[in-house]
Amino acid sequence: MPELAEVDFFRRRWNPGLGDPIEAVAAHRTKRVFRDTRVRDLLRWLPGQTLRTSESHGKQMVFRFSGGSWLGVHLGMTGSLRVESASWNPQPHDHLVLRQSARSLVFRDPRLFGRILFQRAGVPGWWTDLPVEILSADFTADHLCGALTARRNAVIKAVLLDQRLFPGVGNWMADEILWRAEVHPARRVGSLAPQELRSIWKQTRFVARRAMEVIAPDWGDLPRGWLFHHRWSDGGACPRTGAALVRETIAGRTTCWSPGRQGSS
DNA sequence: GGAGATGTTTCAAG
DNA sequence: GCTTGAAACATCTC
Repeated sequence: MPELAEVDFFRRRWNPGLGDPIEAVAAHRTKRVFRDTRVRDLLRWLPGQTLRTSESHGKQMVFRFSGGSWLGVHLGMTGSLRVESASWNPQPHDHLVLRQSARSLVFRDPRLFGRILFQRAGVPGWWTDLPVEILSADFTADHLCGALTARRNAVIKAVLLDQRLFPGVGNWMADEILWRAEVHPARRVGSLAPQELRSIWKQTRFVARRAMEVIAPDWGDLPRGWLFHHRWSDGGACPRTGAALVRETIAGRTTCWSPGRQGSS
């Protein structure tokens, strides 16, 4: 489910817990979300530490604690974060619950594609080794074009889903960007004109910025004119041209585009 | 019951 | 070496 702005929305949901100590931790320790984690360390070291800060970077989140610990959360396809009462009885998919005196911070993930990371002290490699964020000043058109030269034979839709190049972009954002840039999703990167590359860069920034403004604070509704509202089911019409939208698998993912507007591959 | 799903990783094949 | 495609992960919804 979650892409850039949805991830940040879920990060903020644990905000009520900032400044309060963790009193206990409950984990479904055999679940796949802990495949890269020593659950024993997490259970041993987190209690007693105060939740200090949280940040998101693309689809990755990190929560930092007073004792120097780092908790990483990736939501995968179906992960979510929420707050429940202090006495919350974890449901079958609530794989990690951080208990505070006034509430429980809950991580849920039915499909288990998500991932929990934990490091007791010191900046973890998974948090330092991160690509340039889309909304940072360093994500310039030149930066993007430079990164794309190594991928000139790849299909643009696949490249937009590459988290090293477009951190936070997922399936709906990729389709939204290409629809706005008027580029067919199956185009090879090397076939794109400089102005098309620039348009993809510009629309990437636009979609990311607007999504962060609308979705991250309270899961608000994007404007009706966005492809987002029309791409999910068969029979949708392009909000700009009125033509029937096409849905097809490209780069292994369901892809929606507006024929005519987005040319051909 | 079957298909498909807003993700990532891995492996085989071209 | 690069790219693609499929499979795997596990569950829910349409």
